[in-house]
Amino acid sequence: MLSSAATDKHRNFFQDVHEVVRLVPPGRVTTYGAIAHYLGARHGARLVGWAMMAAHTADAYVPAHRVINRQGLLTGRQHYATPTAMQEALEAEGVRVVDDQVQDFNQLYWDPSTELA
DNA sequence: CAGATGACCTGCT
DNA sequence: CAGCAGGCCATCT
Repeated sequence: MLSSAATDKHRNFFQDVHEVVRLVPPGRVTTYGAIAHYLGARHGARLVGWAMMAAHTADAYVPAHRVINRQGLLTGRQHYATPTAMQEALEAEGVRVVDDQVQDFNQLYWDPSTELA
């Protein structure tokens, strides 16, 4: 892993995504498209999703459980240690999740482009 | 060295 | 109103 340790030269897209996710306050949730839009890539939502998977390779901890899809569904729950780890992580922060669907998602939605601006 | 894979979203037909 | 295709980065084998 990290065969090419020369990644320290500049912040890559993945590292940038990880940083934004780390800025997400507890009890709040954001979406891939929101981060992608904040970074300036409209069609880069896919890159954000891949970045989240690569989050486990990041040196710092990345609360990927706060990042969900545009529908408010826990799309990445399947990649967690357990299929319910993501849901429990959100519930631990006070976020109600029913059938992988975040309740009041519209209210808990945290947009970096709007909050951080 | 090159090919393939991977947690998505938006716009057009 | 609904379905299809396009677009992008990094890491691993």
